[in-house]
Amino acid sequence: MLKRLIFSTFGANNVVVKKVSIKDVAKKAGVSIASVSYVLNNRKDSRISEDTIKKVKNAAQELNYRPNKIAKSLKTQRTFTFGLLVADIANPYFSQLARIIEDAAKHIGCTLIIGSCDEDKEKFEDLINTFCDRQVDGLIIAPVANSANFLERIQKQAIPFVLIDRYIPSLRATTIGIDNTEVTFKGTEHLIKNNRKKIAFISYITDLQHLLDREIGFKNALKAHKVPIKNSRLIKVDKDFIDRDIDKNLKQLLTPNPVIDALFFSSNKLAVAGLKTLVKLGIEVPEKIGVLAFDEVEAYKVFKVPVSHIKQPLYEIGVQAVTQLEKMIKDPQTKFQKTTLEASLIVGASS
Amino acid sequence: MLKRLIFSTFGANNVVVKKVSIKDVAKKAGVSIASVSYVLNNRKDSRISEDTIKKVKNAAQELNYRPNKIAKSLKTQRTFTFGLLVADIANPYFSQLARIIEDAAKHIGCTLIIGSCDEDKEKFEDLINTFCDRQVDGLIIAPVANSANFLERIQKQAIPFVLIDRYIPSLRATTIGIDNTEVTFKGTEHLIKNNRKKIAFISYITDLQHLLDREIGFKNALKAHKVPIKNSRLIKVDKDFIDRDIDKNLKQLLTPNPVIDALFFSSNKLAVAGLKTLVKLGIEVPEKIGVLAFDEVEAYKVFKVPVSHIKQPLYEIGVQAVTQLEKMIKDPQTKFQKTTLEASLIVGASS
DNA sequence: TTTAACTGATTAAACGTTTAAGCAATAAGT
DNA sequence: ACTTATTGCTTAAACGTTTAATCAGTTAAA
Repeated sequence: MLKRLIFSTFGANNVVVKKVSIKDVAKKAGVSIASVSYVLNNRKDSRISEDTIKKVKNAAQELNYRPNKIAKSLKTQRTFTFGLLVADIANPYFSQLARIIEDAAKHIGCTLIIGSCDEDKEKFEDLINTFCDRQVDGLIIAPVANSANFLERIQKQAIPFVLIDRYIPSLRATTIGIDNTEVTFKGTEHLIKNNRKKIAFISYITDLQHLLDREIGFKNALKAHKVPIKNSRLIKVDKDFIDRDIDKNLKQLLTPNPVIDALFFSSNKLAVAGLKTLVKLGIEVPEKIGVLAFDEVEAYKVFKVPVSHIKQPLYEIGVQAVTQLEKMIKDPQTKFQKTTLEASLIVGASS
Repeated sequence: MLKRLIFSTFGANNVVVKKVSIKDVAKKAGVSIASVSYVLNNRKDSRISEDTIKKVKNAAQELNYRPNKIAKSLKTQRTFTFGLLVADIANPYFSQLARIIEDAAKHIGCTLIIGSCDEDKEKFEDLINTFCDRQVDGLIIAPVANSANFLERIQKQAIPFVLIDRYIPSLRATTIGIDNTEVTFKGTEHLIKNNRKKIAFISYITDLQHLLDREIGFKNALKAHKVPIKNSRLIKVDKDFIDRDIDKNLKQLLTPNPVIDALFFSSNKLAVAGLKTLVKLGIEVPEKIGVLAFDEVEAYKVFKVPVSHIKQPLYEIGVQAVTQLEKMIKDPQTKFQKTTLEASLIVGASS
């Protein structure tokens, strides 16, 4: 065992033991490194005596040997690492999802690398490249707008990935998500049935299809119920200035007297910004204005009345993502698959 | 839950293209692999002709060569990867911090692996072991209770780490955090000065020193202002049953008539649970009860009045963690250091 | 008794890099 | 003209694993 003395500032013991490798274990056990490898990976297909097994295990234990996964990965061409790419890990939607995916990945022996790209195409591509350079076994991606070409290149490099949250119409790829059009339709219908017909729909200026779908679902519901669609009630805000835009628009719609009777927020961040403004303006919910929001964040429960919202099946999305990715890795011939999960309308007291 | 499956005709990769390696580039450029390595790492210390440089760069470009970081890591013994270990990445406190750390790490060319341990010692040790097996260059850790011994072992293995959020009194280690005692003192004093003297302090049943410090700060402030300390106002909840315990205790303290005039929540999760209960019970804030909370989450802004809270300097914590870790990696002789950053009291309208 | 089969181990090549050392060829110094 | 430097490149050894191939014994079969 090689020991080297360093001037450690850590604690009392300044003798640092060089990392023990398979070679050290072999020497200690008095066998070849191959034998050590066979034993420690307990490969039933190889022939090793009970005696050797014992010697190796003892040596490994005594030396506190831990296999170097980097070396293992280089040889086996598997890193047991997934890359998770989201818009922003600080957004509760993604951090909750990340947690679920982390657990599901750990469950099958894999580790997660996480990256946030802020909906920026360049950061998006950079991060995916970084993940690939690190030889991740697969990727779980919430794709940004206009990433079809780039993702096609990744497909050609035979790196398996699954798309979550968003999808790309032009891309044949395994995708997991909800039916945004349908659930927004359902939500809108709920408002209409509660006799709210002057609904403002708050969304982003965006190219992301799943968000455009929500708008479509909203319009479809109005049409289906013969409620006229007014452009002045289709609010689109700049994602980089949510608070400012929401503030301005809500003030316009709600003061001095509301010209609408409901607000439908198409994302959690929009909703939180909107709720803040509603509190500030002192608008009575649900008396004056009904509120329906997307996703599920703790703020909805702290608002003066529990906020009605559309809840995505985060757990299923995360587990499906990992499961399907694993399948693609194990069998590269796996067919592409689009999985649509059911989102649910949670009716609080705000609508 | 599973709604509909659409199968595509073709699998992901019918033709598997082998990854291009440095060898391929060398062959294409008509030079040795050493030359390729020297060029691509543009090492000024080595001698290479302009001609070779051009040939190599062209070849690399044409083949779309990307160096295999796993192989590089094995050789250089550096992975440019940090492990971040938190209690729960889905907790906004940690996810915001993770985002900041991710960015700071990327800024110096490093990638993050994130793990959540749920305050569980076994998961904690497992995850750190996993990180070490993957040869991370360093760790950023929010340590769980009673992890001193384990962390000492890690120190002996010469894996640099910095502690965030929490600290371990018995451990000599680089630590970044706030002065919990002091800022809780300040917060309590703020309540007292606003003539609230019957304060309930909501905390966890815990061994975590930083949380115990908050309780100490609270008591110190009461003493300093000659307010009697009542045990019935020191509420300790089970972290696994926050909603249940908060509900029960607040009901007891607040109904039918409040026996207290303020609530001080010692964490964001406790506060959110508490706010929910306050809404449910219809308690008037700040008229009947003052509220002060720890940390900063969006829910505080959506409550009927903006919640006064103690804001930690997340950005500084994250940046310091990465900066100091980098220093420790570059120079293993770096002395350990305890950094205390300033938390601020944000006065809303709830207190 | 000879050969074949089996058993339990070892040797060595490979994974894709980096980098010290070596080797020609040319330039410079005396 | 002869040594010495310098330049530009290559060779080959490592990093810590896995694993195919091989080898020496032993046992079973002929």
